[in-house]
Parts: sequence; structure tokens; C-alpha cells
Amino acid sequence: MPDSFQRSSEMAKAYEPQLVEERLYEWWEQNGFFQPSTTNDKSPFVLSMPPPNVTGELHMGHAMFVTLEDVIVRWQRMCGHPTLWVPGTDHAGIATQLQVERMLMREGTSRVAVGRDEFLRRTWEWKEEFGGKITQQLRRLGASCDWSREHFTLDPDLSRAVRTAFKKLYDDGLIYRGTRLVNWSPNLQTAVSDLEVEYEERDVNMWQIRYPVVDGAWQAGTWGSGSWAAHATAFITVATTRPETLMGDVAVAVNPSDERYQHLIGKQVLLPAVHRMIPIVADEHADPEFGTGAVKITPAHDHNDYAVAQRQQLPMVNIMNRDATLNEQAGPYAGMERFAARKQVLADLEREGLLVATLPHRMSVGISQRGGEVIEPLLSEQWFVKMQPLADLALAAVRTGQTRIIPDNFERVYYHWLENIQDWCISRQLWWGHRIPVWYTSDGQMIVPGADDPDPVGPGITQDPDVLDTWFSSGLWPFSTLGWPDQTADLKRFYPTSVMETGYDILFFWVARMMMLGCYLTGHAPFHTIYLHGLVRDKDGRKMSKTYGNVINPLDIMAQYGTDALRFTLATSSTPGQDLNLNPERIESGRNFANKLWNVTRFVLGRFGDWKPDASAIVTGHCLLNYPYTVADRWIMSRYQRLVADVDRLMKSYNYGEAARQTQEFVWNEFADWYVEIAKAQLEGDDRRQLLTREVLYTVLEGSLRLLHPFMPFVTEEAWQYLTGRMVHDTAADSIMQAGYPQPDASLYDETAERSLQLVRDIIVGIRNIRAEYKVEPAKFVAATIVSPHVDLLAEQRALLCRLARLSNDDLHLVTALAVRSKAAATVVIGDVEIFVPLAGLIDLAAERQRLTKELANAEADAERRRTRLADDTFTGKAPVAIVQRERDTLSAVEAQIARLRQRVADYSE
RNA sequence: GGGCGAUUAGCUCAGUUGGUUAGAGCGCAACGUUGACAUCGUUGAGGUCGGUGGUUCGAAUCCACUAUCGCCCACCA
Repeated sequence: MPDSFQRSSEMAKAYEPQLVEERLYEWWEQNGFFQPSTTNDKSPFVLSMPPPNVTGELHMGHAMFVTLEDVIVRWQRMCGHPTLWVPGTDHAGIATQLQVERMLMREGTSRVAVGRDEFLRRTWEWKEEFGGKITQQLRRLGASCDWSREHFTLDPDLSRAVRTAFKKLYDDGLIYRGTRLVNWSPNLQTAVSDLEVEYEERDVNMWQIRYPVVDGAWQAGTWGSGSWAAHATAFITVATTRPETLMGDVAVAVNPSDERYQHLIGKQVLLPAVHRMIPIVADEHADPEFGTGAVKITPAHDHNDYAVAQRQQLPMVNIMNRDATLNEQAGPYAGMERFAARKQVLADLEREGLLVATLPHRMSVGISQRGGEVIEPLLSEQWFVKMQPLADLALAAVRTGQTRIIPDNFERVYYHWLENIQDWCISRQLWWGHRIPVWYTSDGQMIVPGADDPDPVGPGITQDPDVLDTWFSSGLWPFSTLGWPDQTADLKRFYPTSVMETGYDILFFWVARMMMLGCYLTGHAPFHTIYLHGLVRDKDGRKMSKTYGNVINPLDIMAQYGTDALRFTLATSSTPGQDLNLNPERIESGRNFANKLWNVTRFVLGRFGDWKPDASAIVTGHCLLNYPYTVADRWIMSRYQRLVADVDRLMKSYNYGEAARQTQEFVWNEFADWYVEIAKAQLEGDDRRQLLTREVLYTVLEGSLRLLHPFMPFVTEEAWQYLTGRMVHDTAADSIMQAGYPQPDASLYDETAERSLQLVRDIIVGIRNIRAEYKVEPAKFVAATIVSPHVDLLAEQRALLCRLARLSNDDLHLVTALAVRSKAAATVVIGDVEIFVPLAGLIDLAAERQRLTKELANAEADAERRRTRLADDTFTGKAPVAIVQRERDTLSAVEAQIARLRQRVADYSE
């Protein structure tokens, strides 16, 4: 092994992520560091990765979840738990099918033209070609998942899990087939679930149309004759936003309490265009306040009307084809596209004098999430899962605390959704996906074979042509990927999993369904904790989208700033459940921090000399008591230990971002800015001083790298390899991720040292401040007199004071009192300490007086507040003793400061 | 209509169970290459924590109301 000096000089002057990341990742993966330890009897920690779409492109959402999950996983692994992070990809039925269809279109053909078998062959081909891309990109992010256990939702074993689940739910009566009104996406030509419909406020028209109330039979053939009035005894006017559905009307409903229409209830109206007689019925659905108070009932094309028709036992008339053209039931409009038909119907109504009014109206319109067009409620035969029994289990799991949601306000959202759940339409009229495992005989019988049974064959036997909703298979993910339905070793050891980390946007789509299916099929909630993160938005809070042109590509960012910079920024900018506005400037500061770690390591290593870290190099409480460590040594160790305790607490309470922020602050503002500077002075001392200083530098830096490793895996590993030279104290680790995570040790807290060093820092900053104010040349050594009751402490720190405040050693006077107070000196007062910096000929008496007077005023106001507080009996009586005592102590310190400030103001005034 | 979240420095955001004079990064101003780091250092300016009221000895933090922005669910003939 090269010595430390050589190692430090091998380190590049700046951290260069592109030289490090790929090499380290390959080394980690090839050495099996991501696989759960088998030589450890601690409880395992398991996390299932939310599987990205197999043909997806990496975006910030992926970067976010990988960062958080990798933080959790690396932390748990370092804490000594056998840790498994199961990766994989999702076949993403609609998304993938659309991509392949687009490809076929570019080739001048189509899905239908090539046929189902060929289409599936082409889609698999596509998957093989592009499916590895996303997993490569996850590797770029540093994801420490166990690739030997990677799964794809269409893998044979997962397909078997799907069939097992389907069979069980079917046999238990929780899956049924039925003709229901579903959300139909005309562009996709498939049914979609309620969740796949998004609502958008739009300005539309509401038309008022009058229907003739007719007694007796209607003579056909008069549509277009303009002779409606002659046949009508009266009219009833309905309001609608969708006049093209008129031909599907089966009734007109009025509110039973609506006096305007009492006399019409039970009468018949004539439906224009198709000349059907439909009744006027009384139903609570009609709101007298809305529109005209009379509503046309179109059960095959409206969810509310569907309910009315069931109540009123009205027939259903479906007037639409699957491509959203009208069918033969629409009479003269058959074959027209739905919106073209709307225009034509309106024109015809107007001509016939039946269009009463056209009013502007604002309403939310259902849009197909993936298709982008207006959803059409359509009557069709589909497969459904009966949700109530499943929802009850999922609700109970959270209510009883078996599973906990973080942040917990999402528990209410979860409850509300599950308490109002509707049956789940799971069939999709697609080709890419798990084909519904049901066969039909020619006489209409259904066969649902077991998962391991052969597919039914025989004359006239056909399989259901549809596939299952993608989320059906991903709902099994946490256990199907571990071998379920078989009781495999992995399933026994790693299920239920530990934490489910994902975005709150798929709480219903995925998380709730995993909870339901997991509870039902395995008898356990699939995870004990659900951690939800927010969406990554641009710095102005807008959704990242290609149309806004505000998309930040993680791959570009990683190439420019390094993976650690991106990860650190995402981790430290985020709070659980809260959206994150990503400011690219912050990524730069993440990069800077990685570089800081690198350079501080380079510095420390370069000062090791022939010293080598080994077990004895670790500073413990015992060490600190038995060897002459300095106040600064004890200070930084104490601060470091407090950091470790804070990080421990924050990580355990899922506040990962705050843990990283605090660590950064410590490393930069305390360790690098102060201890490293102090160490430079200490390293000029005798051999023993040097040795002890190296130990402290090593202990704190090595521990800080381990603290940060979950956040910044690459730079910490690389720096750690250099720093330790692979000689680690607490394990025989080859990688930092195998070294333990720092554990709190309160015995190293040293409040005296912390206070002392704080005073030293304040004095140094005070003198620097004077220097800056009087524009003293940075290189120049100045004189100073420090008047303080703590001369002993300050004498110990003499070298430090001189070095960091740039004082001339011969002219630094440490005294307990001062006989002659020179006006030709600038003054700093810190509590009971006075510092005089003589600057002959430079001192502006008026300015100095003004500065100190201002400080005096502040101090006096402060003291006054405290005196008032302490004079208040209720405060001294009710507040905790420690708080009151602290108030007293602070007051006396402030009073000491006031006395000195007064004196000095007087000095300058004479 | 029901629910949730946000509002803290010019910008982007932290702030554990209420407890000194509210923090960071970026940006801004001035100075500075002394051997880890200019992806840096030193010093500084900058906030009555959206508003009102309340609880409390004490509120950015808890409660009520309110304003603005955003999101979710439901409804919308």
C-alpha cells in the first residue's frame, strides 16, 4: 500500500466524478455488496423498488426516488441489517403499447394490420432493445439494489403470481364480469379505471332543448317537417351539455317536489330524431335549482343517469361504438363521430324550433390520462374487482398501526379513498399485458384454471381477449418478486418488506392496491412503513413538462456536476410529502460540497506523515480522558458526537434531508473552517501533539464520510478509500458501505470545551472584523491586548489566536486588567472579555464611539428584556428551572458586557 | 361541496417534543491565491416568520378565524 502522502498526492486537485462513478459502481456490483448479508442475524431490512416503466426514460422523479431509497438502504445496510432492495421494471401496458404502435405507424403499418401475435413479438423485441436502458440509468444514480433479484412484471414467475392472485380472487367471488358503465378512452380504444380519468375545468355550452309532451301515438315520418307543435299538448325543456346523447335518452326526470312539473309526471314525451316515446319520471336526481329542473336520462352514457335508470327500472340504450362514432341506435346520425353528431343534432333541433337556448357553462370534463381525449362513459362488459372486502383489510392495517404512513396527514387521504372505494375495472382492451386467465367454451361457460394448470384447449374454447390493468400485477410486486405464491427462502426471510418509498401521486394507483392485495393474498400488510415523497417541480413550482420546456434531465446534470451533487441536492431540498422546487443553482452547491469533502480529505491525508490509521487511531471517550488532547480536539469531538446523535435521531424519524443538511453544516462550518485551521497550528507542535491531532482529524473525517455515504455514495467511497488505505477499525470492510454507520456516544460531549472554543472563535472573529473594518492588509500581523478573567484558557490558545486572527505573538498581551486604556485602539467586547487592537493613527474616534454605542444599545435592550422576564413571578414560578437559570446566566453575561461597553464609550468620549 | 398542503432574507428552502438575539445555500457588497479547496477563504448587509385574535410565564412552532397560491377527492343536466 502506498503511504498516505503518496496517496494524497495521487488525489486530483478537484473531485472528478466522471473518473470515479462508473468504476466504483462496477466494483460494488461485481463484489456483491448490494446483496443482503447472509452472515448476520440482525433483522433484515427490505425495500421494493417502485418499478419504472420498462421503456421509460430517466427523469427527475426517478432521480428522487432512487436518491431517497438508496439513502435509506445504504443507511440500513451500514447499520448492520441484512439489506435487500429489490429492483425491477413494469411492463406499463398502455404506455408501452402506444410507443410500439407509434413505431408501427412510422413503418406505415398498424397494430391491427400486423395482428396480435406479431404485435406482441414486436413489443417484446422493443422491450429487449430498450428495457435495459432505464436500469442502466438507475445504476448511474448509484442505486445499490440487488440486481441479481431484478424482476419484470411480465416475467414467467410474476405471470404465475398474477394468475394465482386472479384465480384466488375469482374463486372467492371478488372478481366478476359484468356489463357496467365504464370510462372509455376512444383514442386508446379501451376501458380505463376511475383513477385514470383526470378532470379539467372547461368552458362549454349548456343547451336547453324542448321535448314535446305527446298524448297517444306518434305518426312517424315527420322529423324535419316542422310540425311538432301540432302533435304536442305541451313541451318540457331539458338542459344538457351533450345533445348528441339525445338518441340514447330513456326518460326525462323531474324532482318529485318540483311544482312546475307535477302535472307532467307520468306523461310521455317524444324523443326528436328517433321518434321514441319516453316517460317523464319523478326522481330526486333532478335538481329544481339547476338548469330547467328537468333532466334527460341517458343511462348508457352518463354515470348519474345510469343510477337513475337502475332505480326507475328504465332500459339502457347504447348509441355509441367503441371508436366514439354513433351506432345504428342513433338513427339518422349513425356513423357520425360524437362531436360531429353534436353539431348536426343541434342544427336539426334549431331548425325544428326545439332548441330553446345556448348558455355558457363551466364544468369539469373527464380526460383520459394517457389518451388525452375526453372520456366517454360507455356501457360495456368488463372484469371488475369487488373492492370493499379488500379495502376493509387495507384500512384496518393502517388503523391498527400495522402500517404507518409518513407524513401522517396522508393517512386521512388514504382512509377517505378506501372508505369510498368503487369496484375496480381491471380489464383493458389492449394486447400488451397479462392476458386475462379465463377461457370460454362455445356454450358460454367460463373456465378459470389454476396457475399451474395447462391452458384449456379444445374445439370452440377461446381465451378472453383482454389483458389486465398494469396495476394489477404491480399490486403484487412486494411479494411476487420474492417468489410468492411459493414459500421460497426469500419470501420467508424478506416478507413482509420494511419500507415502501414512493411518490404520493401513486398512493391510490399503487400503494393502496398493494396494501389491499398484500393483506388479502398473503395475510400480512406488505410493509410496515409507507414513506411518501413529493413531486419534483421546476424552481417556480411548475410541473416539469416538455411543453413548458422546463425539464431538467438528470443525466445532463449528472454529466455536468456528478451524481453525488444531484443526489445531495435532491435529498437536502426535500421534506417528506412536500413537493420540491428544484433550483439548478443548488446542484452547483452540491457539487461544491463534494469537492470540499474531497479536498479536506486530501489535506488530512497529506498531513499524516508516516502515521497510519489503525484501531488505536479512533478517539474514544477513554482516549480523551487519558491523553493530553487540546480543548479544540475535545471541542470537535464533542460537536461530532452531537452530530452523530442528531443524525441518528433524524434518520430514524425519516428526516433524511435534515440529517444531510446538518452533516454538511458540521463538516463545512465547523470541521473544515475551524478544526482544520486549528489543526494546522497543532501540527506544528511536538510529535505527540501531531499524533493526537492526526487521530482527531482522522476520526472526525472518517466518521463524517460514513455519515454522508448514503447521500453521496461515490465521493465518500473514493475519499474513504484514500483516507483509510483500506485499514478500517471496526470491520474488515473493503467498501465504506460495509463499515458501520457512526453510532452516538454521549460520553464524548464536553460542554466546557464547547464553551471555551466558542469564546476563542468569537475573539478571532471579533479581531478579523476589526481588521476588515479598518482595512488592515490581510498579510499584516497586528498587536492586540485581551483583557479577560480567563487568561489561562486564552494563554493555552495563544498560538491559535495568533494564527487565525493574524496577531503578532510578541505583541499579544493577555491580561486580567488594564491600567492604561488607549484611545488609539479599536475595541471588541464579548461578554466579560475586552479586546483592544491598537491601530495608531487609524482610529476614527467618532466612528468607534458610534459602533460601540450601537452595540451598547442592543445589549441594554437585551438586558432589559431579560430583567423584565426575571422580575415576572409567573415566569420564575412556572418556567422550568433550567430555563430560568439560563436566563439569569445570560443576563449577568450581558450586564458584564454592558459595563465594559459603557467604559469604552466613555474612553472614546474623553 | 369535502379534505390537504404552502406562505420564514432578493431567490430556493430548513427549523425535533413551544424556551436566549430565527438558520443554510445561492445571490449581493468589500477584501483576499499564507501549501486542502477560487468548485475557495475572510468580513458584512439583509427577515416585526401572510394577516387578525386567542392559549401560555413564553409562539415561526399550539388553537380559531382570515387572505393568497397550489394539490387531492366528489359533484357538475
